[in-house]
Amino acid sequence: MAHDLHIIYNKLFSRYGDLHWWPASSPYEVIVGAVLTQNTAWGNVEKAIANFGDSLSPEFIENLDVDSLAEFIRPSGFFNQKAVYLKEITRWFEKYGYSVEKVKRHPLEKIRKELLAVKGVGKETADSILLYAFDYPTFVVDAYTKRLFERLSVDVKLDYDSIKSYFESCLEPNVKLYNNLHAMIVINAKEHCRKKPFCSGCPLAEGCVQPESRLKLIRLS
DNA sequence: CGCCAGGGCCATA
DNA sequence: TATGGCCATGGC
Repeated sequence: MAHDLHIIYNKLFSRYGDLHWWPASSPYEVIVGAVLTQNTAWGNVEKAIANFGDSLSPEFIENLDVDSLAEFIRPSGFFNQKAVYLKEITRWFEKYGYSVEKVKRHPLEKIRKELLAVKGVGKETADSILLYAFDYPTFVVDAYTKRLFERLSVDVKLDYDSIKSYFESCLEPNVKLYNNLHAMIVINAKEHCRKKPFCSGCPLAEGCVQPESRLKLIRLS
């Protein structure tokens, strides 16, 4: 295979270093952001979250009707669906008294199954919440990760579970490690591995099979 | 202007 | 199980 995950990590780390990242100021805000960013630019999520001012809390959202909630989150797009989703995930959190510590008393797989049973929470959203809100060592696979692996020609099937398993079989189950690697992938995908690739200065350019050169390879075969 | 963004649900076959 | 339509705003 063209790239080994440890090599990818080292190249990214040399460039980006320790990011310890998710743009939110509380675990509940992570949960909200994870839902609002579904197929949505982060800038729009920020606008939506800013609409709450200082009053973003599970209690506040519980006490809003869905239509009012939808107005708060309008800038994030898909606001009618997402309003329902936020009510649902908040209802789930309520079972634990909105307590991060109470959630963390339970094993990863139990909480993951519960999250996946919530309407509006798929694998990526569940894993984002697990890793970034509750510090469970579970790897988050997003569109950036898939695109990066496709371009790097990593020898893995590009479905969610295959990529996730690949990461978790190569790396120690360490929260900071998963957090930082995912963060570096996101940054790199925004700066270089965009939909329209900007490969100049990309730390992963060496050995990367770019779309342009891939087309040439297909033509030759 | 059109394209795109850190998905997920649901109906259909 | 796998594909396609649908949801919607704001930046570029």
